[in-house]
Amino acid sequence: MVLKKRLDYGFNGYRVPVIPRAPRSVRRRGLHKKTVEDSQICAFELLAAVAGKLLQESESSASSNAAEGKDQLGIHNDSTKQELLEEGKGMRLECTDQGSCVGSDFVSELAAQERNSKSTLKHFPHAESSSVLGHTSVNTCSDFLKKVGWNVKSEICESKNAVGNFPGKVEGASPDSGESCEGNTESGNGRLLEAEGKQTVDFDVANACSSKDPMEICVNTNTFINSDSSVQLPAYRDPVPNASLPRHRNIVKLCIRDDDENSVACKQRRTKIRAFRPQSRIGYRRIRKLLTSKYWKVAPKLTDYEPSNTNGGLKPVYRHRKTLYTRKRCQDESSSKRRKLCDRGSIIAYDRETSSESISNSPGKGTKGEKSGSAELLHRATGLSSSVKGHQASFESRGSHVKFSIKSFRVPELYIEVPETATVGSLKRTVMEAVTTILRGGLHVGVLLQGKKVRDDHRTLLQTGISQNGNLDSLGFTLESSSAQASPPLFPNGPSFLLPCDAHQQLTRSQASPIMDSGFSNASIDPPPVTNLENHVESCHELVPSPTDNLRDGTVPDCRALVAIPAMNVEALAVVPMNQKTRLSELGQRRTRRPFSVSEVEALVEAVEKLGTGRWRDVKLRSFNNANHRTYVDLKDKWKTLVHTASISPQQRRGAPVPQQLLDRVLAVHAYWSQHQSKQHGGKHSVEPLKISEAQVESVGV
DNA sequence: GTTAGGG
DNA sequence: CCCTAAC
Repeated sequence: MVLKKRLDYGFNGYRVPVIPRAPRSVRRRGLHKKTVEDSQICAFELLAAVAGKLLQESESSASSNAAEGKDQLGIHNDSTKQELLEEGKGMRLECTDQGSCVGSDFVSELAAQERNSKSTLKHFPHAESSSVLGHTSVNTCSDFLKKVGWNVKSEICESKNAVGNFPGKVEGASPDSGESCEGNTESGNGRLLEAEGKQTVDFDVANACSSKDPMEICVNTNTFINSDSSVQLPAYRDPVPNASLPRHRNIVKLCIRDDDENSVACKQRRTKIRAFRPQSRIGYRRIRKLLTSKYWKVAPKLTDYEPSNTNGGLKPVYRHRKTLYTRKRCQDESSSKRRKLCDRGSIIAYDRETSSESISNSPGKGTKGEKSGSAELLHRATGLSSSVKGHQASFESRGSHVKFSIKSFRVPELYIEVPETATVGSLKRTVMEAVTTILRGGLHVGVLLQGKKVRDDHRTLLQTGISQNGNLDSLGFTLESSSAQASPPLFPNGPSFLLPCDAHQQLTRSQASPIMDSGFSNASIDPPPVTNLENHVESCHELVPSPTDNLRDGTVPDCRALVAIPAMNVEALAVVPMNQKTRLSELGQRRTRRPFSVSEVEALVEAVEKLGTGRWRDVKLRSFNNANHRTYVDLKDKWKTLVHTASISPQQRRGAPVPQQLLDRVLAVHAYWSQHQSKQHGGKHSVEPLKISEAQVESVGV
């Protein structure tokens, strides 16, 4: 049983991750990369830890020996506690050092689940924010929830176990509280048992973690188990790992998912994940290696996480001001390289609080300013009682704060295939691997405003306009998995494992016939009329029944073979509906392909003849002003391809043939402007329009 | 927001 | 087409 993540990636995806193009990216990426990796690891570890717990739980229940499992996981209550106690300092530092914040975010997402919260509340109705760090988790949770006004209703898939009391499987997590936010693992077991019948087993772990600070999203390792988030992974047969498990007809499919929809940030932050590393580390490693790609990088830079407070307050290190991320995967086209995941989580900003100062006064404008600003935000958001940290108080009074409540983050469901003859141990490993695989990529949180991605992490909310009430509605968050790729070795056919969003296809592990082709060719993906483009894209997510749903319903396709799981249902994740545009843009849907017609090419050539290259905007305005789907970048790209096309032999050309005559013009124009450096001429018309004759072309040389 | 290029 | 670095 091999787990694999679906990649967005197309065939091209296999390029070597590491090497970016030299010049441009060197600086940034280099930095990034490292950071990312760390983050990834963190996230991964967290996941692994969770998975491990789950597994253990299930196992332990089976064996009726819970304790053992814990030990294996390496999670000790004591240690955990200690960490918690030390959180004040430790947390931040850790985050900073490791850059694990990302992971945390992820966790938090998981953690926050409505269902869980509910249960949490139940137990800790009166939690106080001021509570000692040690038990914070619980208290905080409830408190936070209350404040936020989330729905705390918790649903647990398996109602039986879960809701009533949480056994607190994750004892390590919240030792003091005695009850942890976490959901019970037991349910998982039950499910497992049931699984046979259904073939799907759901492990629900409910974790409720809360954090006062909305902004902060650190993950509490302890809480990990949470589950609202369901992790979905396509299960692939594991070529390597379990030799002992041959393919069997009878395979038990396990689905690990979290149903909870709401997640609360965890106040307590993180425990060290490392300690918890799953047993499956080896396998995990292998996978990880395979999966690693440059795309894995975690979005946030360490710098982002820079501690706002040096003093080591409780403040979270969380710097992504804008967001929370979860990730999802979705595929667009077979050819697409993109790794963005379709999954998104959305956060809603529910309230805005203004302090004495007006928003406009918010502290940060420059980089530094910004930081401070963010710090404030965090601070407030954190809500950790300011009382606790005196130094922070100063911040509090000043700025406006925007509260964000994250309604739901869901972890994709995880599906794994296990032969009935598989041992519990193998099951555990499998689950662990799956989880690990998923998590290890780390998560990226993207912020969308008005459907547009807000990429500048250094801008303040104020600057970005997110703080404006009017904009809250249009604010969205996306989660992207940094691990998008599959390992070539496992899947020689690489692309084959990708599946279209709406296709539920089964793959058999060995053959990996290129499903992509069929899948991508899927009509639904094809370009709709221009006007409907967006809708069309949307269809991918909305119209198509989400795999998840199907799975739940039992309508799921047979998962025995290699199972490819479609993208998660985005809708479910989004708390606040974003308008279609927003969603589309944010989802990162690839635009439908619209080959240039001959007439368009002609228009382009003509425009370039007149304007020269390097003035794509003008070209656009001049000849494609009415073609909304053709951006100047598109025109530039098209020109690029035209030049290339014209340079190769007709036999090598692909796609709709372009009249040779036009290609000749392209070549001539290109040669001409290459020499004349259109840009240098300045004004649009300063340069003589190209009038090249063949002779000229020759002289210019191509 | 544009350009220019790599992917 | 996408994504980004640089402007």
